[in-house]
Amino acid sequence: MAKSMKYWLLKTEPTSYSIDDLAAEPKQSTHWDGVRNYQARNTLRDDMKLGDRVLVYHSNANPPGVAGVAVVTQEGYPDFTAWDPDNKHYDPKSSQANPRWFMVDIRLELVFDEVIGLPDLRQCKGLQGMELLRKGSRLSVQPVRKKEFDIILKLAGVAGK
DNA sequence: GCCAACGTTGGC
DNA sequence: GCCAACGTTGGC
Repeated sequence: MAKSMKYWLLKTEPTSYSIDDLAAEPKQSTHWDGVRNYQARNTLRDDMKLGDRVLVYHSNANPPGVAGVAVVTQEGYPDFTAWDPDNKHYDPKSSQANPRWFMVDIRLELVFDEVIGLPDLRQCKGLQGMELLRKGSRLSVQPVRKKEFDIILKLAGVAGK
């Protein structure tokens, strides 16, 4: 598995769900619901595999940046919050027979001592090709290169392992 | 299929 | 709160 392990970045607004909320979950695990973008949906449904590592990114935050690391514990399955009329992300066009939106489960692996802020990421030479840093990039589920993942761990002072 | 209008994201 | 960039919708 290690050979094919992939790396991802998931965005969340900490005012609605932060890495501390994830840390407070039973088993420090959650289902990553609410993604309503087709490209991100495809990644959740098709590409994220058991054991893949995930950077948890705080958007619309002060500062915005990478807050920690999680691991995929359940591969893509229908996002049932889309079926709940009371849910903020309800989508009447998604049905159990024909689910439109998907999610994965993740478990917290590591909370960084400090968020690695956007300016620090931008300054870092090895990260200049990152999807996150592309002008106008808004993807909330996106791939990360191993090289980029390793650099960010190093920035967080948790390199090695 | 085009594209204008509208809604959302997310940094600042 | 502003606004640039992007995605979606719907009329035609």
